[in-house]
Amino acid sequence: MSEYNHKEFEPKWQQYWNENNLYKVTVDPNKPKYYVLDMFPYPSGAGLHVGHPLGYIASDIVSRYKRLKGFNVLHPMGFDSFGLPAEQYAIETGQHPAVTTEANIGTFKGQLNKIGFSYDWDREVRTSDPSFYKWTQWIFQQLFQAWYDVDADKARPIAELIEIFETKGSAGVNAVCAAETVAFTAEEWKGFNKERQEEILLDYRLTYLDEAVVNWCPALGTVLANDEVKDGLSERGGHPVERRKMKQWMMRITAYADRLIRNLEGLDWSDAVKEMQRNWIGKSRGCELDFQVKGSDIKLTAFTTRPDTIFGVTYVVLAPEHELISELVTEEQKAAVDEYIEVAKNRSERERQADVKHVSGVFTGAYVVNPLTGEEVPLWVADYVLAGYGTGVVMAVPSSDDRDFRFANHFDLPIVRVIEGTEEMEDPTEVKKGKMINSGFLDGLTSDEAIKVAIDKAVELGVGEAKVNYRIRDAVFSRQRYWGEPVPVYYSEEGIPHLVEAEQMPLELPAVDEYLPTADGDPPLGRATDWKYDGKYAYELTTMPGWAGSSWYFLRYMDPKNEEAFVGKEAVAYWNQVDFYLGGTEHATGHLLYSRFWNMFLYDMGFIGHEEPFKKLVNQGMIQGRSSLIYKVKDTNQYVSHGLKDQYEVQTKHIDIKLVNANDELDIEGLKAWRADYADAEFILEDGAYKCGYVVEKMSKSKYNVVNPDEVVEKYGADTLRLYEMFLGPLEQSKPWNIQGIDGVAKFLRKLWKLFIDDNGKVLVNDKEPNDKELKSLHKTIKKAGEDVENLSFNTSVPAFMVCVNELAALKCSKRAILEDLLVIISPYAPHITEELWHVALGKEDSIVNATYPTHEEKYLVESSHEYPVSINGKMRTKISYPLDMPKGDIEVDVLKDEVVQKWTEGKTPKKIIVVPGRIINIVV
RNA sequence: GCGGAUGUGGCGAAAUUGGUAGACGCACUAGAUUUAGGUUCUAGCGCCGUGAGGCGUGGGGGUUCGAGUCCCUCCAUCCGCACCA
Repeated sequence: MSEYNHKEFEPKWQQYWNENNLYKVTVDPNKPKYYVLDMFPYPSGAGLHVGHPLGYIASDIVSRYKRLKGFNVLHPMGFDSFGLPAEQYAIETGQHPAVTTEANIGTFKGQLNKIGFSYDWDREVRTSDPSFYKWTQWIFQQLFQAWYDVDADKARPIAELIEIFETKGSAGVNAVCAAETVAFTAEEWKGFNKERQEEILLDYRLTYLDEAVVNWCPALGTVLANDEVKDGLSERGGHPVERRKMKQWMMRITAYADRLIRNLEGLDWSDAVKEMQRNWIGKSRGCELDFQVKGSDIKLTAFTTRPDTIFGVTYVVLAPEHELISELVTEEQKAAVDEYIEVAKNRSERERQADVKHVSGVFTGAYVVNPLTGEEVPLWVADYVLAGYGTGVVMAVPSSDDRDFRFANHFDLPIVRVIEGTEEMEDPTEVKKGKMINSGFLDGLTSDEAIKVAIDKAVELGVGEAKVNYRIRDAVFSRQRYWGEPVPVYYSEEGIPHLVEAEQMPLELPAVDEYLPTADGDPPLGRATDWKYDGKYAYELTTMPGWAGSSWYFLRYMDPKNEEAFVGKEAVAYWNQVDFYLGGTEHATGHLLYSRFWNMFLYDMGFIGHEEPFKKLVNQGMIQGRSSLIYKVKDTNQYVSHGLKDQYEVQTKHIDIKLVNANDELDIEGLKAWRADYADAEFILEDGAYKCGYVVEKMSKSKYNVVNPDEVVEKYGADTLRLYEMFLGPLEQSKPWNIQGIDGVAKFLRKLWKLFIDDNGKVLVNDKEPNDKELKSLHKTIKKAGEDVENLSFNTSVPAFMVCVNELAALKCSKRAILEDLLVIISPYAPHITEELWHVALGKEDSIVNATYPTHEEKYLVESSHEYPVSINGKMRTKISYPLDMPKGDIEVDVLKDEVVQKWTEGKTPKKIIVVPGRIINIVV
C-alpha cells in the first residue's frame, strides 16, 4: 500500500490487540498501579452517538499514556444494565428485559471496539448479571447488619449493638437512628420478645423498613429518589410525581452526611461538583427551641439558625402536614384550618414549587409561649413551611427573614426590629446581621455573639439545645419494578424481615408472565407463583433502585470473577482508589454521593482499605447535536426557506440531518421519500434552493440530530475520530458536533504517514543521525504532549503533533531515531496508524502498546543565543539577538546603539532599562 | 434569590511566573500542479489606514515599564439548587 488507508489496518490491529491479550492486566506489586475509570453506560437501544466516546477517548489516552510510562493500568468497561427502558419495552412486547439488554450490550461493544479502546474486557461487569448482583445483595445485607455509632463516627456490626443493649440498655449508645426510638434498660431489653427486639433494631440498622413519604410516579408505577425527580416530574419520561406514604426499604445515608461533606476537602474534584454535593447535603448549624402551647401540654419544637433574633419572633408557623394541628386548633378556627390543609394537600408538588411567591396561611386560634422571652405569640399554619425539613415548625422573625416579612405584611402581623440600623428601613430584612436591639439580655451583642448566648440560655432553661440540621434525607431504596436486583429478604409469619441465607444467594429474579403490577397492586414480582423462601415464607417484592449496582461496580472490576467475596483483599489493597474517574456532571448528586456512602461503609466494616472511592474526578462536557429545521406555513402544505420564513406564519419542524448538506441546503427529494407527510409537500425556495435553519441542542433520536460514531469511523477511521474529538476543544466544555474541521485532522494523519512511506509504498525510514533542529522539534513535542496528558489538555496536544510533523516534513526528516519516539507519543491518541507504522515502517516485532514513553531532554531545547524582543515604554518595537551568557550590563549598553532603538528613544538617555533574562528588554524613556 | 462557570477573529480555539495576543485547524482569497472531480503545494487572512502608524481579548476603572492574565465594578450567557427557617 502506498497511501494512508485506515480501512486496511484498523480492524487488523484491533484483532491483534485482542488475540494477544495486550490489555489484560493482573495485580503486579512490582509496578506502580493506576486506575482509570469511565462512568459505565446504560446500554440503551439507540446505541452510541458521537458524544459518548468523548470521555472514553480521553480516558483511553490517559491509560495508554500511563502504560507507556510504566504503570500497571486498570482500565475496564462494563454496563449498568438494570433500568427502566428495557422494562418498558418488556411491558409493551412481552420480551424478557434480559434479552433486550443482551442485544443492546452487543451493539455497544461492537461500536466501542471499532474505536480502538484499550479495555480489559475480561473484567467486564454487568449489574444485571446474577454473579454481579449476588454481591450487590450481599452489600445490602451488610448494611442491614450494621448501625452507626456517632461517638466512634463509623458503622459497626449490629451484634455489637445487641451486646450493648444487653449490658447497658439504650442509654449505652449514641447512634444514628429513627427519631421515635424508645428508651429501655438492659433488663427491659432482655424482657422484650423477639419481635419487639427486632422492631427496635430496625430503627438502628443502616438499611431499614419505614413508612415514608415518597415520590410516587403513577405513570411509571414506582417510587423515585429525590434526585430522580426534577420540577415535580420524573427525570426519565417526564411524568408527574406525587407524594404518598408507603412502606419502603430505606438507606440511612444521613448517618454519613457530615463525613460526606468533610471528606470533600481532600478530593481532587471540581469546585462545582463539590459545591453541588454540599448544597444537596445542606448542613446548617443552629438550635432547637421548645414553644409551649398555651392551655395545653403540647410542646412544639422549632429549628432555627438564628436564635439571636428570638426577641423578633411575632408568630410561629406549622407545616400543613404537621400531625398535631388537629389537637391544637380552636373550635372557631377549625373549619378554616381544615379547609386550608385540604387545599394544600391537593396541590401537587409541582404546583407548590411553581408558586413560591404566593403567600397563604391560616391562624389556628392557638397561642404559644416564646421560651426565652415568655411572650405569647399566635400560631399559624402555612405551606411555606416544609414538613420534611427541620421539625416542620418555624419561629417567624419578620424583621430578618424575607418570607416571614412577606407573610407578616400580608396578614398584618407585628414586626419587631432587633438589629441596629433597621429601625427606619422599609424592608428590615436587607440587613441580616449587626448589633442586637430590643432584645433584652441580648442587647448590645453582635448577632454571632448573641447566637451563642441565646443557645446557652436555652440549654440553661431546659427549653432547647444546639442542633445541626441536614437537608438530605434517607434514601428510598425500594422500587415497585421488575428489572432490578431483588431485595434479599423474606418475611416470617409475624411480618418480621429476615435476610436470605448465604447459601441461597444470589436471590435471582423469578420468571413472571407479565411485567406489570398484580391485580391487588403488588409489584411485578408478586406475579411469581411458587416463589417462596423455604417453600413457605414470602419474599420482599420490591427491587433495588438503579443506583444500587453502580454504587460499587468500580470495586468489582478489581476482581470480577471472585466467587468468594465481592472483591479479594489482595486485589483491593493493590488497586485501591480510582485514580482518575471521568463522566458526566449529571451524576453529581446521585451516583457520586451513593458511591461515596457505600464505599465509606465498606471501609468502616473493614472490607476495603480506602474511605473515598474516587481520588480525581473530571466531568467531560456534552457533545450537542446540530438539528436541522424546516418551516411549515400554517394551514398549508408549503414549506418556506429559512431566509424567507419571517414573511409567513410558520411552524418549525425537525428533520433528519442526513437530508441536509454542509451549506444547510435541503435534499427535497430525500425529504419527500423520508416521511409520508412530506410526500406532497411544496417548497418556497430562495436562490434556487431550500435553506434549512438549525439549532444546537441535546443529541436525541426525536430531534433526528444523532451522529453515529460508526459512520465517522467508516469514512475517516477510528484514529481520525479520536484525534478530532480531542481537537474539538477543552474536555470539560460542552460543544456542538461539527464535522467541518475533521479534514484538517485527517490531513495530519496522511502527512504523518508520508514521513514513513512515500507515494510508491517505499519505506523512507533511515538510520542517519538526527540534527539539532530535528531533535529540538521532537523534544519540545515530547515535553508538551507529556504535560498535556497530566493537565488533561488533549486539545492542545493535537496541534503540537501537527506542528512537529510539519516541521519534520519541511526538513525531509525520516530518521529512525526521531520517528520512533514520535510514534510512541502519538500512539495514545491514534493507536492504529502508529501500530501499523511501528511494524511496517520501523520493522518492530512487539506491539507499540508495550513501548516506553520517551523523556524529553532539556539540552535539545535550550538555545545557544536568544532573540530578545525590545520594548520601549511597554510597546514592542524590535528584536535583538544575543549570546545567552552575555552580561546584563553589556546588553544594556549595546541595545542603545541599535538603530531602531535610537529612533524611538530619540537619542535621549533612558530612565530605566529592564532586562528579564531569556525574555525581554524594556526601555523606559 | 444563592452557588458554580464562561466571555479572545467569520468559526472551533491557543497563550508557564504579568513579557511579541490570535499558535493549530476550519472557512475564505490569490497563485501553482494535476485532474473528469477530489487531492496536493505556495502565499495571504483581527480591525482602520495607500502608507508610516493607530486601535484591539464583554463594558468601565485601577496597579505596573508592561495586563487576555492581578485588583475593584458593572453587563451578558450557560449550568446547578431554590419557600431549607
